[in-house]
Amino acid sequence: MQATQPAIRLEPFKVACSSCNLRELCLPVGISNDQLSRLDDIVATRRTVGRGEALFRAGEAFSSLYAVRTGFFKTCVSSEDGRDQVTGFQMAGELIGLDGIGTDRHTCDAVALEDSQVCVIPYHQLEDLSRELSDLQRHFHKIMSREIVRDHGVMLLLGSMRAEERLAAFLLNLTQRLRTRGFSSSSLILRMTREEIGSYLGLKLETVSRAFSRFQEDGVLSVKQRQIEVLDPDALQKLVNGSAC
Amino acid sequence: MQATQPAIRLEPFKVACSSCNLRELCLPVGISNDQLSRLDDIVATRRTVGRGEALFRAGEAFSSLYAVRTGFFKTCVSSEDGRDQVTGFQMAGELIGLDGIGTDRHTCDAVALEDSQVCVIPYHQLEDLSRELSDLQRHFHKIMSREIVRDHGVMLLLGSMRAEERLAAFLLNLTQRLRTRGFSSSSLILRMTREEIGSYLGLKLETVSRAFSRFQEDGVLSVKQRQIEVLDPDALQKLVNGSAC
DNA sequence: CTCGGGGCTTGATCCATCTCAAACGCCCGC
DNA sequence: GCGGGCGTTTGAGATGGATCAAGCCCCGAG
Repeated sequence: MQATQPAIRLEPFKVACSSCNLRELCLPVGISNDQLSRLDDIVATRRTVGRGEALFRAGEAFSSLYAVRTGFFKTCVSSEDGRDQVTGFQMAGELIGLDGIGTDRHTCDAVALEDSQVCVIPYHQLEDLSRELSDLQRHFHKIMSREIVRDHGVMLLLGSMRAEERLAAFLLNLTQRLRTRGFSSSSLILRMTREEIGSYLGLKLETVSRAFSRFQEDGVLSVKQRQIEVLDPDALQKLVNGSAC
Repeated sequence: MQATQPAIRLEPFKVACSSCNLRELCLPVGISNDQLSRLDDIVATRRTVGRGEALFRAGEAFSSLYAVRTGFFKTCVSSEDGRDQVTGFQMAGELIGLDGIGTDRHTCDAVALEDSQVCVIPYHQLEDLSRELSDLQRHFHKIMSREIVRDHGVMLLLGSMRAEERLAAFLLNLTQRLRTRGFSSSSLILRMTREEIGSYLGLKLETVSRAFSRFQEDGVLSVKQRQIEVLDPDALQKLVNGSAC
């Protein structure tokens, strides 16, 4: 069970939330400039995680949260018998590691899908600081709450949607998050394999592949391996809204 | 879309976390006695919710969390097109309403499955107090984190288990929570319909019913409508662990 | 440039679960 | 005590997605 954990690369250069171009997405949202410098003090290091490497693994002691600075991650849980389930994909500005707070151990693996960099946020310092800065406290609670709401959305998807509806919902969610980050919402490059998408959506990779092919036949998408063009976003939206029933 | 909301019954009698027999399960876990009295001050009211009534509905303004004192609830989300998904069942000592923090509106319905009573915890007061009491802060964060972890477990179930495995996992989870509350872990009365179980597990009610029948044939359960006896908990555990594959 | 392998696509078949349908039983109100 | 209705059980048949299998594509290593 010994995970092959590559040497951890820490970068103790000064990084600053106050100058980060993700500050409107990340933990600092809604926090005034003078408070921001207090947050800067505790977010002192970055860590680089190469493609395929784990940021952390289930069972490891929990000490920090991580904010994705660049790159792309997946998180996945596995049961004793080896079933595993991708629980989410995280991109720039999103927070990873909230699962560890409850038991002081991580309960899932976080793996980089491309070379990535995260800001390390020592959790106990964040706790201390958020007792002083009510804006920070409030925003942190909102982040956790939204994670719960997001998870409920995934449950709805897994519990009641059909394969193509799931894929449509997944693609709309991705493009929407990319748009928030200033990227095109019609052209995207998938960072994950068909198998990882399938695991997230509760489908087998062949089913995911067939759904992509179907969308392409129907003129909804153009699919070239991992390069996706969304030609008809409304069609995706209609699928999700179930108007195809 | 006007939900038929019965008159809200508030009971401004003094209730006290410090004397509540759920205090080892609920929000006060790990909080010293003098701190507990501060919590008592903000948890000033209870609310009674009759069977079938909603504690809150998606879209309503969020102002308080609720701790179940007696009774049993379900929470469910629904998509625009009327699909809906039970996201959880809550029993005594469990907290409802965390979903509302993120957007200041509830995102799901919480409905009592039997006549129930909850403690009302005004959220902003809880925020204020948890800036003063680090034990309270810490425990509140743990509760939210555990909710996230629980949701991940449900995703694993929905994404990768078969019908009988899902039902086995569900029953084990229920009996385990009942045991924590001092009830028998082998004899239980389901508070929810087959359809609600099915919605939670991503199955149709007929499939749930068949799985119950199968468990009965196999001598794993005795099923008389909603009265369940667990005859062979190990068999359930083996199913969940996938040894039947 | 060539080779090798992981990732992807596509086809054929199978099977778990859904769907549709009928009947039963328990509870509650009259 | 009786009737009605919701919740449940059970059966038969339909089907969406899984499984098994083959071949292709693309990219990186040598």
